[in-house]
Amino acid sequence: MTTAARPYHHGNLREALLRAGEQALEAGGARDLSLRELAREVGVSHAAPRRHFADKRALLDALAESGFDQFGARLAAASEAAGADFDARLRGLAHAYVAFAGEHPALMELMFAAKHDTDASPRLRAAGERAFAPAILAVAEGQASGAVVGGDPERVALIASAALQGLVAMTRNGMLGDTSLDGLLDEAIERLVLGLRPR
Amino acid sequence: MTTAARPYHHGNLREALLRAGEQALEAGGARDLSLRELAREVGVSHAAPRRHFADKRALLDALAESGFDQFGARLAAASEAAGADFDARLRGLAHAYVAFAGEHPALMELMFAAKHDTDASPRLRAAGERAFAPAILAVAEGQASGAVVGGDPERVALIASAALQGLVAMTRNGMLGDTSLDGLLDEAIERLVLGLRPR
DNA sequence: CAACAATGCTGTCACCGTCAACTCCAGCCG
DNA sequence: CGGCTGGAGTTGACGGTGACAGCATTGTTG
Repeated sequence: MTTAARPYHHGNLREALLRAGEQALEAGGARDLSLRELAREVGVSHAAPRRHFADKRALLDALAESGFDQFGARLAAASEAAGADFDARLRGLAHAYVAFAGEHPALMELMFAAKHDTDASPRLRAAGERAFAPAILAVAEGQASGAVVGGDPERVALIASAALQGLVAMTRNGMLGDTSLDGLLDEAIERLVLGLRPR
Repeated sequence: MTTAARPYHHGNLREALLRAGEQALEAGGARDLSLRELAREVGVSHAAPRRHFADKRALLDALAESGFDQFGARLAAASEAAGADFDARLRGLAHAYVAFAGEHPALMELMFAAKHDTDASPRLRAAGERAFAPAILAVAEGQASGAVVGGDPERVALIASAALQGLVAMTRNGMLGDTSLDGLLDEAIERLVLGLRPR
């Protein structure tokens, strides 16, 4: 924080920028995140970030990627903590999902709105797929134990995740009004469980 | 298109800007929509839009509102065309939902990512609620005929919509990879139908 | 016909992202 | 031990943007 006769070379600007970026994200959304302000906060000239991130989008992509990592870790922990029963595990995953979204709304928006247009940087996409691995695993195990309808586990998990993601999006954009997300979540989970059960 | 000795007063700049805005949205996303460029396209000075939209966000909000209107009309038409059977109606609504999203991805993103921070302009919120009215109505009728589980129709419709919205978001951000949305949609609808059926 | 409000225009400001050219420093090779 | 090289940070500039203030023009209304 205080200038300790800052050495000419910052040390690891990249990490510092990412951390500052996360903070700025929480504070003001991705829309008005400014590279120059980040540089200012870190105590470095306005063009320094360019050595580490070719582009503003490169910085945002890195943030999103790190977000997916944290997100995936949370999902994995929740899945593990929930035990072996499929319904309990689904509930745990769902709650972890929306909890994370509630804690880091702007990050989540960045992660999922990141329309990398056409190219869709493979790094970021891989991070996204990695994050959802616990959910896919849970579905696969649920299928093995006969608690879940068959089919490609990835597709089934994707459908379930999409339902939650939509709920989160609606929350964020105020479409819910005064409705509490918690109650809605429980109801959604119930519908989900019923929908996923084999007939 | 051609300058017909444009009169000093444009006529209805507001509408023209909105139309140009829609086009720009489709062409490049909301992120790099520029008021100045819109003004240029419409053939007006860079500060003229300010008379009709106090803010850039005001313009975007107006676009989102108009988007909700179109969206709602599509939903209503689909619901009506699908007849009285609830499952058919749900299917019709869902297909109309993702079809619209496919046609106007950037608009859809604007509509649902529009984080009007805290204030959440009431006009826009009302437009959103209006758009979802056909879905709520369908649920209510489904409940009346015993095809749908009970409870607040708005909540039930919200859950169903959220599932679709999530699917759309995932499509948009490339998380699906090569998976086709159509197949996934049918599967999602089936899960949805099962989840909504009364036990 | 005169005043007036609405609408558009010009000019300016601060800020931003990107780029090019320069400087500083650490570590390696001789 | 000294010079070289190349990565990391700096300064300065350019074009573009959103916002604002003040002026010009118009259509309307009394």
